[in-house]
Amino acid sequence: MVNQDNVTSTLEKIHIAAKQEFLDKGFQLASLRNIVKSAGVTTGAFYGYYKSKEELFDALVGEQAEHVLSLFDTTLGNFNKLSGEEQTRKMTDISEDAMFQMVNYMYDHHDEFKLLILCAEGTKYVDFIHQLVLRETESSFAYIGTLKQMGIKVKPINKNLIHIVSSGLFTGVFETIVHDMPKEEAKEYIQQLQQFHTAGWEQLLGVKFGG
Amino acid sequence: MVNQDNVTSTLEKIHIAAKQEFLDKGFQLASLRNIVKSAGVTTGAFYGYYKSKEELFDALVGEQAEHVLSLFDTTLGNFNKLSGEEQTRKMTDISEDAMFQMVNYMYDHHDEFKLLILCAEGTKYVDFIHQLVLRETESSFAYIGTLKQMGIKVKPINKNLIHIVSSGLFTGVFETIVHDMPKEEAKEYIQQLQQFHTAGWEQLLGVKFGG
Amino acid sequence: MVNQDNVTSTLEKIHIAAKQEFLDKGFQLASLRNIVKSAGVTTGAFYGYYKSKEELFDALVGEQAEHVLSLFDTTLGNFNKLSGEEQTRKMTDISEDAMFQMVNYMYDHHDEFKLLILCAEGTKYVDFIHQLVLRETESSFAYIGTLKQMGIKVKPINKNLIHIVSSGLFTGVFETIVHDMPKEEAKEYIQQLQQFHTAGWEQLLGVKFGG
Amino acid sequence: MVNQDNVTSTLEKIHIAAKQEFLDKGFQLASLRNIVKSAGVTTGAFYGYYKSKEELFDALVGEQAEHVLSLFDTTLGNFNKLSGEEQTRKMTDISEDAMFQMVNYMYDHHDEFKLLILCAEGTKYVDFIHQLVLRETESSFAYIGTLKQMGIKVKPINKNLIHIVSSGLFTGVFETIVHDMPKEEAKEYIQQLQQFHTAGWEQLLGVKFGG
DNA sequence: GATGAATGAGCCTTCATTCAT
DNA sequence: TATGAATGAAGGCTCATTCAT
Repeated sequence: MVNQDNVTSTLEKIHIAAKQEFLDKGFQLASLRNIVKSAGVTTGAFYGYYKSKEELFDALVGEQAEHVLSLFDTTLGNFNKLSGEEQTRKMTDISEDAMFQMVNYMYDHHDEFKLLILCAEGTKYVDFIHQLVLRETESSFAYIGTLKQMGIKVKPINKNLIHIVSSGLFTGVFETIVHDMPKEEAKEYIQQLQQFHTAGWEQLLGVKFGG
Repeated sequence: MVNQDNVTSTLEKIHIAAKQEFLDKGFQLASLRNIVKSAGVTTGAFYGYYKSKEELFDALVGEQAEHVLSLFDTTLGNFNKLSGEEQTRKMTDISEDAMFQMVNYMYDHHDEFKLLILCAEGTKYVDFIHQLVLRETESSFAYIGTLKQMGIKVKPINKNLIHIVSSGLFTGVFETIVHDMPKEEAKEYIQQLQQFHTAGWEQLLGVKFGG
Repeated sequence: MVNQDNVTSTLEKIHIAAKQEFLDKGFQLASLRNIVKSAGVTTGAFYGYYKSKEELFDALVGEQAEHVLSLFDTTLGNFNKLSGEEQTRKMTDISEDAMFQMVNYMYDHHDEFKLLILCAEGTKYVDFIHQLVLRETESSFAYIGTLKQMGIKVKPINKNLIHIVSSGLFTGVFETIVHDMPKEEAKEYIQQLQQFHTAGWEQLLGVKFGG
Repeated sequence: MVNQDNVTSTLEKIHIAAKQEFLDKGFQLASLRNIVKSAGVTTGAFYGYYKSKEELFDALVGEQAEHVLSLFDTTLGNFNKLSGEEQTRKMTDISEDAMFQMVNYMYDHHDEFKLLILCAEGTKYVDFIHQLVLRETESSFAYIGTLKQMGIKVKPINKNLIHIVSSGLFTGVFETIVHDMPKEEAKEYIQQLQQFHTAGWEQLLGVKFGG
């Protein structure tokens, strides 16, 4: 039978109700009983689909988290394959492009990212932002090493500082989701945030990018 | 009776045990029964001092949160009293000084700030960082207005962007606490982070500070 | 269609999986869902064959339980048809023969008897051993009456004692199954256990059998 | 305040209700909710006394199980300290005395032993009887070794057979509890059961005890 | 025969808080 | 101040069984 408009499957009903409950109370305080009640479904029905509350949360956000993480992995992987010269030349473009892709994807899965960023305490996704930060930190650190090898004079910089700055970047980016900023607005701001960061890095490293 | 070395008051014992439990499990998952048990105290005794688990958390971190918030309020209040010229001239110094004071205070109350930043889900302090960000945002926004009134050409900038950037700044600053960075290291990094931000702002606004 | 080697019928799959689950967890803790899952079959399919978990257990062990019980009924029935003299003369042989048959049968259905003896809590078979004991008790009691009627001087003996002794006998016999003793070893031990019991009875009754 | 007749403490009420529930349904099927409901008490109250259903069962029977096991340990320990001659001379008396003590104790804690023997599936006490059997088996085996060392000709006997016979003995003894046999009757039967076993052993070993 | 989603009562346990002493 | 037994709602989860397809 075709799934018509007036038909909502048990699983869909669970997903809708769960999303709401998790957004309202966060993972830990969300009540499975509430979820199934809102969904108009029984507990038994729920456990036919998922083994636990955690698995349900996972089903709601896992794919999206994975997507973004691997988007960064891919981008950074490709970046690392470039020569030092190419890296320096394309750096801004590449990083803006990756961020652009992420933001588009994020806004196509707005609720899921709100869950990831605000409601994941108690799940394995608590440190989602931190995982992005780690990737960014590693990559930036490596790039600075490359600059040095290329003979470019760079002020010494510590991994901890990169970490701190990267945390700031990503937290800032995700503010657009947290505060329900409209997509186009968000994209503009994030681009500006990146310019902001580029300027910051130039100042910190004492170099000029993209020139 | 004087509180001697080998004597620990009921309240102190509760505080010590509570701090540990909150740090370990976060506010929501912390168990009051565990706390009083670790403290070697009874639930009844506890409720002689506090009306609820939330009030206990409040007692542990409220003063510190308040202190930092009002530190910013005072700083910003004083800043707003200055003339536009003075603001521009002293801005960097004032903001670095405020941050310096905050970091010093934070490291004197390291555990409390860890509680505020990492363990406050479920309390009114969840948005502690956000409250700082709001203050910073308002102040920065006002300052830009002042610049314009002074006839200084400033690229148009939106409050939302300021918010995003400020979120990044404070999250970055508190990373030092989250990752147990030693105090002196932290101060150095935060100073660099501020330079980073100053450069970013100059780029965003198209002006040069402190020159 | 002929049931070929590479085909296992739904029912067989259920039986195999059920046997394992019951042996592992006992009847009460066994999970029907686990059974059908291990069997690669659905609950619906299961309920096409059996009305309940209990009925399934029954299907696994019922025939075997029945077989042993009727083996004893037949043996005892035949024994009771004999004259007192014949009873006394053949008693040892008959009882050893019955036990011999039972042990052979038991070892041909080893798992089933393990289920009956160790995993039947919660089913009507909990008292399987007890039912054997009751038969043995009744029969022994009748035989002693016969001896008296034959004018043989027998120390007075109470049905309760017979019950106690018989319980010991059967529990001992089934230890061979419980502890996975190899068949031939078991037969030897059970024979010795019977000699042990014969000696015990002679002492208790003050008579000498088979002499 | 003195605990008067019309006053029953929460703990007592729990114990009484629990005993009944465990006897009715066995440990696994016993429902804690039923227990506290029968006791007229709340679940919370229960968990103030015990950490789990298992701990409750333990509280009801643990001491009694321990008592009987250590009674046997003590008896066997003392027996092993005797010379071979003394062992042979006193064996019957000692073993009858230990059994006598056990039976007395058992009947002073009738319900508890019923729990231990019939209702302990799912607890660490499932193998209570088996533990007694192991002790008896070890001791008997050692004694037979002693006999050989003393130069007494003993038919070879295997530990497995001793185990089987001992299982029979203890199961028989506990039948008195299982079937609510009156105490004095039980003592008499058990004494006869022991004579029965003595005769059995003499036959099996080809020796004469106590002569 | 077989499917497998759904039922809904039931499980053991933990929680913050109260209150008579 | 302090005790600590008691509350009772709520938690996540499992169960044997049913039934429309």
